[in-house]
Amino acid sequence: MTKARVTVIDIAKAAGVSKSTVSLVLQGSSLVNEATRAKVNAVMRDLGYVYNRGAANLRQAGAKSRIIGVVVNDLTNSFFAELAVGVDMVVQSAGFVQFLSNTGESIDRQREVVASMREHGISGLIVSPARATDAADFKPLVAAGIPVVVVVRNLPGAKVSSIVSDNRAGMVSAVKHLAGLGHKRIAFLGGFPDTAVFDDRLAGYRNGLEAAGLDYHEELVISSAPSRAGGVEAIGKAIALGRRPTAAVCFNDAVAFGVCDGLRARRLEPGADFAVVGFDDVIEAQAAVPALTTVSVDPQGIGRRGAQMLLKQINAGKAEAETVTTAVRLVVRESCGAGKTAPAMGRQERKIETGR
Amino acid sequence: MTKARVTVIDIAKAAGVSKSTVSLVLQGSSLVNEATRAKVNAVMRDLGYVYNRGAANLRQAGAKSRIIGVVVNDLTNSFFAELAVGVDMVVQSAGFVQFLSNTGESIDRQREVVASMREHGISGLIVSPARATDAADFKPLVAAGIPVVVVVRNLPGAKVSSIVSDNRAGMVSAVKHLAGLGHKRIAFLGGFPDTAVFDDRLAGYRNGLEAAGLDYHEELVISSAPSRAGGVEAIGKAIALGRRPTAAVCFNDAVAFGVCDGLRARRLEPGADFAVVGFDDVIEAQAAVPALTTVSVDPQGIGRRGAQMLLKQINAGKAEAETVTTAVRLVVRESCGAGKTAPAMGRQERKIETGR
DNA sequence: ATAAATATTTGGAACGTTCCAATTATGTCA
DNA sequence: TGACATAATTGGAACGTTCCAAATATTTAT
Repeated sequence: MTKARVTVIDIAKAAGVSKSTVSLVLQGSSLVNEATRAKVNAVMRDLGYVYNRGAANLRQAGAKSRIIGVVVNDLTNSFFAELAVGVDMVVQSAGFVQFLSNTGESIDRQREVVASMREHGISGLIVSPARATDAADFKPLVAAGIPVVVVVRNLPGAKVSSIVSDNRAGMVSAVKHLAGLGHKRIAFLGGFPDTAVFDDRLAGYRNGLEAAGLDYHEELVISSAPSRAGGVEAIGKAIALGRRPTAAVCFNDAVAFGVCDGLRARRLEPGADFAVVGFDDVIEAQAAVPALTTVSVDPQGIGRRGAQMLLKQINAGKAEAETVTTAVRLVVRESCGAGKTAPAMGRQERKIETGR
Repeated sequence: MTKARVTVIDIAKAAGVSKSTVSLVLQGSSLVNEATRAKVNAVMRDLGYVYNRGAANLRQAGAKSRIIGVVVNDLTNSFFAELAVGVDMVVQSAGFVQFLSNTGESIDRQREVVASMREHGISGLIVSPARATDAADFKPLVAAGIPVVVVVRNLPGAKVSSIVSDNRAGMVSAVKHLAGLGHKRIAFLGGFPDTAVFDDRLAGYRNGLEAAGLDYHEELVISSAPSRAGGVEAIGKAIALGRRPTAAVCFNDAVAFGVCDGLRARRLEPGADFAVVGFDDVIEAQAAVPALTTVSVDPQGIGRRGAQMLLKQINAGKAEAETVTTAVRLVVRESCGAGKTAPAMGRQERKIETGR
């Protein structure tokens, strides 16, 4: 087990050139003679040289660490896992490396990991902020010239780029679809009212009602935790209503699954007795029974898009804050009562699952 | 937008001490006077100082980067996402940061990301190797004193620590359970025969048959890609057999889902007409219909365990290669025909899903 | 053959930190 | 008070790289 690190000086010595030349070779400079380059490369291979990015980075003083930080609030949720995969794809092929951390919705943890990433000299950050993140939290980063892209949830007031899905349009299409199926009383279930995403989706719900010529009834909006348990709770309240709804759009798929659970607990079959549509199209949505009608948002695409945006800013050297909202589409399956999927083989996989 | 970085020298100047003192404060040394420490800290806060780990790391020459690399072969698979979460948990609370990369089963990508991580000076690596990874691939790392822990898949011949689930025992219990249900012809479906994991699981299958007093029939072992599609293919072959099996243990959950698909395509209801059990207990397993009976391996636990192991080695400074196999347990649900779950509310969530 | 141009190589100095040995301040004991 | 121990501080040197200005080698044109 060799103890000493191999440095450019060792290489230089062994190849009979100066360290500067070795450095030039490292950077692929065209200044160096072809023969020298070959020899240096050979020696590097022989001695098992590994480049020390830390040292290089120190000298260059610029933000050329080639590390980009990714912070998500729940990696366990396949939505975010996919997002991370999307980011990794473009980041990797651009020769960057990704720092990935999970906050589990904890603001403190988020602060910690962001600080840590900063110490490590990330050249950019992609973050899906934890709930109730202060918009000012990322101020120091951008002030230091480190581009930040906020994804999935937007951060009103923060002067950073962001990329969110078109929550409003998604809800509009969901509501219109239900209305088209003949539903007159459509509830909006789940989600915490204090978030920007909630506001957007609720606005979409109202727009959708309007477009379908239906009235908005305040009692049909029932918020809850954006989780499966929250869904159970919300549908419970909805059913207890005097004039109960016959359909619901849900804040997200987790809520929708909970709503299905709650319906079954009351001997109602989702799809047949009550129409439910979700939002996100998480991976489980198509495999569930009944398969969930939901608004597909392509998290991997968001990840890719966000990463591209970030890289662009890194390369440009200046962080021009831009906001993009990505298209979204309703995928009709069974839970809204409209799907007529064949019982077997009919469902096709969106992507190949690789086992392990 | 301030251009210049704040360094310890700036702090020193502003606080009226020397850079050495500032450094001492940074390291929490007890040598420095309480008053001085307070002042320095105050100044650091005022000037918005951020520690430059790169520089520190350079000086210390040791592997104290506090970065640990994590490489998985399919982040999209919730199994690995959970694993990463487990790793992140312990790594984060130990004050480390995780580099996460996805190889998508590509050996080249794996080589690339590992090289890149090494350049960045990771202090340790946790890897779930891509298929057909050469055991020698990690030799240089351990030679350089960088501990490596291989998870999920083992790498025979590599002198690194590894942690895999008890594949054999898992299969034994699955087979015994099916035999206890009265099945006499139990197939083993899916998986590529050239992997160590396959061998282990197959061995468990044989042991299980033996323990149940059943004969082993070669034609009942049908390999295929370890994916949903592979499962469809395998069950097709199984059903075409002269004396067809009445139950199957599958290489993993993805295969099991495929087997269910294939059964339905032939108007057979999984659980009722044919018993199927999976392996892994991926997150979708309990939500599927029928809920999948499977062998639970707790990927998050493996992640945590692996991270602990790695940290131990990092701290010890020496990489004592150890191998641990983690316990596994059969969770009986509906797909084996034994489950009698109440139709509603009966299924309980293993964990709370947080929406977004 | 020589000047001018071009191609290639090269020693420092710097980046921001930590470590070491050495220095200065403070306290204690006789 | 002096001598000594102890507490606190400090100025370089080093880590492995890149950059710069300058030096040397090679061509080309005359």
